[in-house]
Amino acid sequence: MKPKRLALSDIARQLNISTTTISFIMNGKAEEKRISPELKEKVLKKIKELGYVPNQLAKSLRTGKTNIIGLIVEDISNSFFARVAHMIEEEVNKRGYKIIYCSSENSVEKMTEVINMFRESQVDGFIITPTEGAETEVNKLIKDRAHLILFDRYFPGLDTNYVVLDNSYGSYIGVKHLVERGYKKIGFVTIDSDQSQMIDRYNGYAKAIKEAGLKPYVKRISFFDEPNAAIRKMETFLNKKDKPDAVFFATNYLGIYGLEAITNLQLKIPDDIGVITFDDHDLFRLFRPSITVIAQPIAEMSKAMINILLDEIATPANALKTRHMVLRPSLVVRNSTKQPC
Amino acid sequence: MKPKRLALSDIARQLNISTTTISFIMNGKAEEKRISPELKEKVLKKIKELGYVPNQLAKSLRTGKTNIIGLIVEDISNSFFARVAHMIEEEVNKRGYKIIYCSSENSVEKMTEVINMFRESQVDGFIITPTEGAETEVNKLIKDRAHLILFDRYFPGLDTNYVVLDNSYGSYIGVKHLVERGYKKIGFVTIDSDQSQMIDRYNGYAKAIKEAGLKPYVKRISFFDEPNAAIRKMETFLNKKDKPDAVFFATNYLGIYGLEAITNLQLKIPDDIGVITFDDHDLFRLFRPSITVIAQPIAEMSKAMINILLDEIATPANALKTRHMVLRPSLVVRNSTKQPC
DNA sequence: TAAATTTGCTAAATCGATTTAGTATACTAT
DNA sequence: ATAGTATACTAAATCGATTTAGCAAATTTA
Repeated sequence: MKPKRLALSDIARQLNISTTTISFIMNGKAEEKRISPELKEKVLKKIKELGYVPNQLAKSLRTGKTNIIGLIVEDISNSFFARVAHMIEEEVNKRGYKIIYCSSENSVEKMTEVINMFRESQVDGFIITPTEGAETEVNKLIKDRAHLILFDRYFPGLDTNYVVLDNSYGSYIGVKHLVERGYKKIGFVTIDSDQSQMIDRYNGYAKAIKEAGLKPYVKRISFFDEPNAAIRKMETFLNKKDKPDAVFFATNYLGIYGLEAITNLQLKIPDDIGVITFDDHDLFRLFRPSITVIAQPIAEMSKAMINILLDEIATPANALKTRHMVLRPSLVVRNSTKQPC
Repeated sequence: MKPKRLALSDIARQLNISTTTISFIMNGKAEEKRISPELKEKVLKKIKELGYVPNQLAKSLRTGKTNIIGLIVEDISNSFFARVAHMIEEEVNKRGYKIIYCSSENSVEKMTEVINMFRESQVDGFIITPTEGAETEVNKLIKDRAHLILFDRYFPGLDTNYVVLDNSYGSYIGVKHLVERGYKKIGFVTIDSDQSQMIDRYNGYAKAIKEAGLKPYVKRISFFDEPNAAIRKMETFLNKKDKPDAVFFATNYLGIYGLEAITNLQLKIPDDIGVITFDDHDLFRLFRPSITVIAQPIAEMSKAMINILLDEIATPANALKTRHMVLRPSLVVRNSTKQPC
């Protein structure tokens, strides 16, 4: 926008009135501030005629409110986060806020950088899927009384708002389902991470395995592995001497790589190998045989987050007690496990 | 952030110097402005000690630069747009910008709203996948000399920057491939839209069909149809009396619905029906048989967009001539068509 | 030794809105 | 006639940075 932008003062000058009056009118305070209906009409007409667009920066600087929520997800191109982002955006727009977002790529440095960028931008609140090691940064936000909510994972040691899944329950019912369908050597493919959600998913697996009196088969992949490397590792895991007869993938992208590995090895689902994965995805629904998944209630989670966060922004007193929400995933049974005996 | 935020003036007061000095130091102009190294050190130390975070709003208000790019995509949860968004974000971050985004959901009203929101936010530039009927809004942006680039589709009547795919070429090579593989009744499933990319995709199809002396079979679905309704319509199309023996889906989501329809009808790919779809996707790679696609060069497109846009922002004189880029997609042959005779 | 230049820093205007604390006029009540 | 109140508006401070123009002291030059 090159030509010097139209400001409130320009309109004021043209109409020979004060900016105060126009500001009152634009903010719907015409009645309250006893602006005559005629002047109001005149001003509104002029504004429309000139195509005046208020400067949100000046507004925000003065009022201290930006109506922007900073969203930090692990990776916007991951279908799970993309869908959550979409729901969040929808909810937030309805309530007059906008979203500024960044992907953390699971790197603390990137995360620190992004948080600082967001603080400088004076966002009204933060929605964060924290990376490992981000406690310090998140703690700084708490100390500065920023409004924030963690999502997907949280820090047990920090008193923050959060909305997460009952991850342990999720893998528990998944593995239990595999047990019921007669699998005996149930593998667990996860990423090498101490993030709360991954620990919980492992715990659910371990619990179900223990209850069934089975032996655990666990394979950890690095989040930073290239897809091909990850697929190779899974092929090895699924093809070694004492190999599993079923496998539970702890995330959607592990599931996707896993299907590729299984296809490469020409293993038949569900007879050679039973499969369940965390998170739903078009692929899992349409793959043949279709893949049984642990589905997260994305809409519900997103709404809950926004409710908690926006309520806290609107009523800062409510920030005194943090709110926690743990939602249950559901088992969507498809055809990737043997039929019940 | 409840407790009154630390401002430059607070630091100035504490050190008993002027804000000017601190501003110079923070902006790396210490040498240029001949600030003594000792004072510089003292200031930097204080800033670190107090954890001062500059207020970007005030900065932007004064300088007229926000370093924010407004991104409007059709739907962030669509894998194509999510991947583009991810690439754009990466490119833009490297160069000191951030992204504020919204999905248009293919609605002009939403789009108008979002554009206005972005203008109020004083974004430095716009990246837009325009909806049908958004010419007026885009034109307003041009008149106000906003920096913008259209993407995925464009308005032939408007002189704007754009980066798009050679869509016509894409469907042409796709359909030609089906012809070469011996299909005679090649269907085209598209959305009911006059957006440039959809028209071009249709044109490529029509050209290839004509060259091959075949009869066209076209089915248009509404963008606003619910998934199930869309799938029903496709089932009808693929199952009517004079039904196609191959089908080209004009977008990734049509392809996804299409696979569902084909599966429901228990048609065998590639013998009962040959399949090609626009856009790559995990599903198309892993579906069995794997699906041949027309793949867009996402990384290249994203980089091109950012280059053009940021260059124009940096050197507004370059805005005098708009830049257009048309990239060629590639045919990724998989197993969803009959083997060559 | 005086003039010119350099050094090291600052006062104050500015960006564009909101908001507080008025003011001037007209009307009403006593 | 006078005080009180309602009406219809506005002046100026403010948010927190950047930036222009300039000042006083120290140093160099002629």
